[in-house]
Amino acid sequence: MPHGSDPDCPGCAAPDLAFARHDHSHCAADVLARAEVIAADQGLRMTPVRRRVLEILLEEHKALGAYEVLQRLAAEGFGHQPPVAYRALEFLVDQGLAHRIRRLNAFAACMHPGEAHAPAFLICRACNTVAEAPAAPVRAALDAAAEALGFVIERTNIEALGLCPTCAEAA
Amino acid sequence: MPHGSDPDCPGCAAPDLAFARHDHSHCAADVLARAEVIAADQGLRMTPVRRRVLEILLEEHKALGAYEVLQRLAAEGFGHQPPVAYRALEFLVDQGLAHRIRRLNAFAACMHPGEAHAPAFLICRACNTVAEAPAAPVRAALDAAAEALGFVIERTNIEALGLCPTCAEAA
DNA sequence: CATATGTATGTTATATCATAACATGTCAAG
DNA sequence: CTTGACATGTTATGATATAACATACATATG
Repeated sequence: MPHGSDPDCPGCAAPDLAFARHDHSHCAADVLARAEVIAADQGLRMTPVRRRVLEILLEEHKALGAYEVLQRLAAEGFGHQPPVAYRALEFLVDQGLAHRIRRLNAFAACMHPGEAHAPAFLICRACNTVAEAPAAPVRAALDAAAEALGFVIERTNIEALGLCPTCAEAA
Repeated sequence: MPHGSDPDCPGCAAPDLAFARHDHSHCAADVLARAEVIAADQGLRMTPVRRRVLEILLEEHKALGAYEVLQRLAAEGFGHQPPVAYRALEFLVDQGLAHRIRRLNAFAACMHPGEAHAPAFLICRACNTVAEAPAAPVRAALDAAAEALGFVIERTNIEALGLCPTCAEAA
């Protein structure tokens, strides 16, 4: 099932255009290729479950809950229990190949793995699409605010809820 | 139980000093007073459960899970079921009197209710203290990034995980 | 005062998300 | 070909959250 499959969602008609800013079919292959490299560099293994989970996230091109991922895995002969999905997802997140979207209790493939980045997620409340926005200035501002308090930032979650261009237009 | 009660937490020794940047006992009363006004302005009621939940969050001066809040409520004769806590918390969040910290599945009292603000939360992974950092520049940067994509932001969650000054020093 | 209306509280039950603990399997290095 | 680290899988349970419904309470209006 490709992304953009929700008929009720105006944004799904063309989720890659203005909003996601990239050609999905190209970058999916690209991300998978980089994933192999990144894993190898770390002396870690890009195993079948892990690769498949990343593929699933890339195919859907939206945030998926751990149990949605698990369902797909189970249907394909992998394990049926939650830890199977959670472990693969945790691996991907640790390697910077996927992101956890806490607002949705969900996960999405990273669209720029390997590049140092502190992404901000723009979550459309109408069609649930998630875009990864370049957030270097956001992160810089956050670092400045933290430094003023003497706080040392290790990881960030920057998430915004609102309307994507297509859904905003429809409303 | 006042805040700063975790003996294992160096940050708890003086959580109000450099990190939280405010005198807690003063601001707690202040926040409660403002809460009454804000609720009245909206034609809504600051009922016993709601007030008590806000007080609890202020007393602890840290992020509390819904079930922790519920436990205290139950012990004081309020309802014993999750919706009791969730509803009061939702009310407070909607009124800008509390914030939801998604990274922790928890809630914390807002330290600057009524003021327009898009706070960033600095969460110490060692002592679990949460500080509300002024994040106007962060929010501005985020708005700019969203605007470039045509995305309309309605709400934000900006959370950073790291070490507070006291815990960083201890490490 | 009666009562209609919206708001609030409480309950039961269930849904959803996540992890601990342990057994088995796989792979690459020595 | 064994050892040690990593990976997958299981069972079981824990933690977080909401749906649906019944009751009460406030206040405004006839």
